[in-house]
Amino acid sequence: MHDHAPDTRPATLHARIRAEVEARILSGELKPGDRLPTETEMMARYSCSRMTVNKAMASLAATGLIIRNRRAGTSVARPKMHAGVLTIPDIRANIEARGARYGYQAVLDELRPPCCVHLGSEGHHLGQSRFVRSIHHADDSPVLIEDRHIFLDAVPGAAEADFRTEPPGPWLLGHVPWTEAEHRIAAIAADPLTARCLEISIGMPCLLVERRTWRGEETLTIAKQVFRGDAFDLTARFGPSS
Amino acid sequence: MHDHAPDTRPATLHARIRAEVEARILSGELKPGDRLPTETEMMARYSCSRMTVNKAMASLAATGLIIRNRRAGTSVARPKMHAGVLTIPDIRANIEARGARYGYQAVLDELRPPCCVHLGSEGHHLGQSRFVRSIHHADDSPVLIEDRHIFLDAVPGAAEADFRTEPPGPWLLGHVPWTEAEHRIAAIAADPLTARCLEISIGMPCLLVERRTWRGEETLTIAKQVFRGDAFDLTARFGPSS
DNA sequence: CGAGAGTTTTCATCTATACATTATTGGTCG
DNA sequence: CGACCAATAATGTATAGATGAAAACTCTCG
Repeated sequence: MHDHAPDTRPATLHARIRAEVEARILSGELKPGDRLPTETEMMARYSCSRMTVNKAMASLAATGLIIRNRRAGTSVARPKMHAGVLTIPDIRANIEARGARYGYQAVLDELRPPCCVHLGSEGHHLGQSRFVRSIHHADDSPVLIEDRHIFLDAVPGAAEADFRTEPPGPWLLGHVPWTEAEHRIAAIAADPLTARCLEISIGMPCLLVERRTWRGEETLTIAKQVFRGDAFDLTARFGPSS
Repeated sequence: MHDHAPDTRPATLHARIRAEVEARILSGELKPGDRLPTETEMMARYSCSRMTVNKAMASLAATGLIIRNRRAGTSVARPKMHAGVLTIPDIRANIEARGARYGYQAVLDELRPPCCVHLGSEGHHLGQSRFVRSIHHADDSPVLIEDRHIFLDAVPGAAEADFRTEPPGPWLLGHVPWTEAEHRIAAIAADPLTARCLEISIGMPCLLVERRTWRGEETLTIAKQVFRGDAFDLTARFGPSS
């Protein structure tokens, strides 16, 4: 795979323009706040139509690299926040990627009556839910304990799903589209119950991931996952988001 | 905030089309795998040109909501992975958002000779770096200890920066554009040094964030941040990325 | 000299069209 | 009956032109 001519790879014109401008920004040649040429100028520069330039610039603007204003021209955005694409892979894939055998066991599966949670100032009503507590193993040693609520109003199909062999996470991913999710990641000490399930001593550090998923206004599921701190970590890779 | 007329807000046509299709997918009306109308059909449906439809659909495809294939048509993507935009806010902002007073103190600032790290199979050379160890406080109680290497080859301006009052993180954000970053998040037990710095007991759970940032092939900085587990957590919000 | 109105520049969007690309489909021929 | 090939239908890319909107500039008038 020896790339003989590694220059300007993207086949399409707007992708090439985009890549070139992006490179000039990321290399530091164009600093934050700098104004870059008008569409008409670039149109001459690349000898193409304005629509093509526009497509490239719109794409850069969509990723937040540049700021476009009518009349005021286009300028390089100042790097604001550390933001990017985080991918949280499946636990199963993660375990198997490390060469271990994945095991899953549901230890509790019951219906929970409707309840209210208090989020900040306003109470939020949540309907009847199916509650599944499961333990995930890597090579017979427990790695993760997961408490999951699935709200049956929002996900009616979940009432019939069989979670004895298939974890609810993947099932939900495959069956239910979601629009928003929120994660809270924290380090906690293992409480007695957790310690017993994960076969560690009380007080050992664990990684807590609380995940809440919505579709529109409706809460689909809430999951609390507690990982053995010494057996798991999350990695997030950031890039200029394609 | 009673939205009186909540219909199709986006002003521009392609944004309206996009929003409409997106809504139909997210509401569950269109399920994963379903095929949606061809561009020509939608062009008649919205009585606009195909380019406009194309723009809307291309945008949806870019966010991964739909899959487009030539000849085979467009279909709703099956929700693959939990991926989205993660925002890691500034520590300072985070602390001040909770009403606490932010404090910063550099406890070590020295030059480190070039070194090699071993990443997987290949060794990677890293040039001379400036090493800054700092402690961040919330209301006079230490919350975070940060070990940061800044590689002077890649960031020459860092040699003269004054990190006694300004933390290196924000300084870097404001001065250096980056192209890629990788984070590793884990729960660890406080070692003796960490425990002493954070004024907690040895073994208490802490949240570890290792962050490595590149520009192109060049490593800009490596940061190891250890947060008091009981005083800090990360939150990530996911959405259909605009 | 200053404020406001008008003009110009520049980006934003939409339309219509043309051609390229590619996977499916179906037909033909061995 | 199966393998290959051509027609076809869908998306992908690019062009040119028209229209609109908003901000900055300029000019005039008080």
